[in-house]
Amino acid sequence: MKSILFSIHSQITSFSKSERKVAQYILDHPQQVIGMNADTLANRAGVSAATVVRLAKILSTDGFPGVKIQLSAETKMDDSLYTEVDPKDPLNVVKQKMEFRIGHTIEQTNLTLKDKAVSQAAQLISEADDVYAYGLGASSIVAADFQQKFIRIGKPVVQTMDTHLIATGIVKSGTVLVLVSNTGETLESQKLADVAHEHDVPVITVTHDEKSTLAKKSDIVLVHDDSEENEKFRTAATTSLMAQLYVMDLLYYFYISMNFDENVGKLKESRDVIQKHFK
Amino acid sequence: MKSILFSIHSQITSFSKSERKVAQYILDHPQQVIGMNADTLANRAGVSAATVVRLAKILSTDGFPGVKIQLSAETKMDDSLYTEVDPKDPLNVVKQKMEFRIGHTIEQTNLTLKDKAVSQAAQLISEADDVYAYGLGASSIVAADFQQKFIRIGKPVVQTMDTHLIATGIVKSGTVLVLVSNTGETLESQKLADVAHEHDVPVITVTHDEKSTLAKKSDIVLVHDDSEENEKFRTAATTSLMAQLYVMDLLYYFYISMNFDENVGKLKESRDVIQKHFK
DNA sequence: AATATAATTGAAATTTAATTTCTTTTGAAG
DNA sequence: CTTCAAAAGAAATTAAATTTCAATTATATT
Repeated sequence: MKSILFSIHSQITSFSKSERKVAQYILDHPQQVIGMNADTLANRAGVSAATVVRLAKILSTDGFPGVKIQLSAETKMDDSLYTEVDPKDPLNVVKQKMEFRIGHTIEQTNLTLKDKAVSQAAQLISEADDVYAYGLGASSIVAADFQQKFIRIGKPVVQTMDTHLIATGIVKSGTVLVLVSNTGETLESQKLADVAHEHDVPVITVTHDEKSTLAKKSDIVLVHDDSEENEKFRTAATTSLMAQLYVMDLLYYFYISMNFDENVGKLKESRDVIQKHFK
Repeated sequence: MKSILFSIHSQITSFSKSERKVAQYILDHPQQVIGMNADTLANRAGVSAATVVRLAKILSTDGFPGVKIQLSAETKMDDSLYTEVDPKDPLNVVKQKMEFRIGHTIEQTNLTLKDKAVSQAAQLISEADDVYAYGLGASSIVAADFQQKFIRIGKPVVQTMDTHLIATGIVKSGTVLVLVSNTGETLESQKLADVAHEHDVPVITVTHDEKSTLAKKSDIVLVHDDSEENEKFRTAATTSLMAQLYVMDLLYYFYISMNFDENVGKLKESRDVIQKHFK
C-alpha cells in the first residue's frame, strides 16, 4: 500500500479536467478531506459526487472511504493550533490550544531531558541517607509532589519553604538536595546550592534553563521544556509546571524500576494503610 | 495524539460484555478491522452490528467509519505505545508512553469537562467574599496551585489541610468552598461539603467521578479524566494530577477573561513585586 | 427470594453515504 | 457542420451505517 498523495501527484496529468480538480483539492487539503463525505468534497472541488467516486476508484480499491483511510494513515495533524491563547478565544478553542501546547511541552521535554541525568539522579537519591527538596512559588508545588511520591515508597523527603531549615539539614554528608526552579535564577535556591557544596552535598536541579546560574551550581540538571516562556500572555506557566511534574514522575518511575518488586510492594502498603484507616 | 487503541485499553473495563468482545477484537486485529464494515466486525466478534456502532460512537465522534480512519492513522505507528508502562521498559519507551497518555488524559478531560460548569464556578468565585480550598494527598497540590493562581491576581484563597480550620471558615454566607478529590469519596471532603451546605455555602468540586458521593453533595462539579484508574501499576496517578491542574488552569483562565484588562494588570503587578524585591 | 428498575442487546426500520446507471454535455476528428 | 467518443452530472440503486424499539438480562430494593 503506497502513498495515495504520491499517487495523485504522479498520476495527476492523466486525470480528466474534473478529476484533476478533485485531485488538487485533496493535495491541498488532505487533512480536511478525511472528515468529508463524497458529496461535500464534490461541492468543494466544484464537481459532482460521481466524479469524486470515479477518482476514488482509480486511487483505491476500496473506493472513497478507502481513500480517506489511506489519507489518514499518511497525513499527520496540522500545527495550526499552536498559536497563543487569546483573551477573545471562546473556551472550547482555549481547550484545544491548551491540549496542544501541553502535548507539545511534554514532547519537547522528552527531547531536552537526558536519560542519563535521570538515572544518575535516581541513583543519588537511592544512595542518600537524607533527601531535602526545595522550590518557591509554583516550584514549591513540584517539590511537594516529589516529597509525596517518595514518601509513598518509603523514602522520606523533607520539603519545606523554610530556607533556614533546609540549610540546617544539608550540612551532613550522605544528604542530597533537590532544587526546583523554572528560571534557574531563584536567589534562595542559589544560596542553598552554595550551602550544599560547602558540605559536599550533591545538588539535583530541575529547571528549564540549562545555562542558568543554578544549573551551573548543580551536579545533575534535569532540563525540561518551557514553551510559554516567551509569550506575551502566559496563563500561569501551567505548561511549565506540568513539564516539571513530568520530569519528577520520570525520576520517580526510574527510581521504582531500579528495585521494582520491593518498591511496588511499598506502594501497595501505602495504599492499604489509607484504605484501612481512612475510608 | 488521539489514540483509539489507548482509549479502548483504558476504558475497556467500563464497557458492557458485548462491547468488550468488539473492543478486544479491535485490539487483537486493528489492521484487519480497517478493511471491515460494521456487519463483518459484528460477526467476527459474535455480536450485532448495533453493538459495533454503539461502541464506535463511544470511541469516535464520527462513528464506525471514524474508528477505521483513526485506526488507520495509528496502526502505522508503534502500536505498543498504548499499553501500560512496564517495569522492563527502557526509559525512552517510558517517555513515549507517558507522553502519549498525558496527551490522552488532557484530550479526554476536554471532553468530560463541561464549559458551563467552568463558567459557573468562575462566576461563583468572582462573587465570593472569601474562598476556601481543600484537598488531601496529591489533591492538596492541586488546591495549593489553585491558591497560588488566584492570589497572583488579587483574589486571596485560604488553602490548608487543617479540616477544622476550613470548617471554621465556611460558616459565613458569601463564602465559596473548592474541594479537590480524585475519587470523590474522601471522607474529610464530604464532611466539609456537609458543613458548607448547613451554612448555604456553595461547593465546587474537582473530581474524576461525576457519580461520586462528593459530586452529589456539590453545587458545581468539574469533571476530569483519569485514564490510569484501572491500571494495575499506576505510576503515581500523575496523569490524573495533571488533569486536575489542567481543570484549575481553565477555571483560572476563564476567571481572568471575565475581566481581562484588570486581571492581567494585577498579574503584571505580582510579577513586578517579585522582580523588584526578590531578584 | 420476589419484584421493580435499569442497563444491555439484537432485529428490524430508517437514514445516510457510496456507487452505478443512464442521459446530457463537451470537444476533437473527419 | 456532423459524428463519435470521452467526460460529467442527475437520478436511481445499492450498500453501509445508524437509530429505534422490543426483548432480554442484569442490578438493586423491598
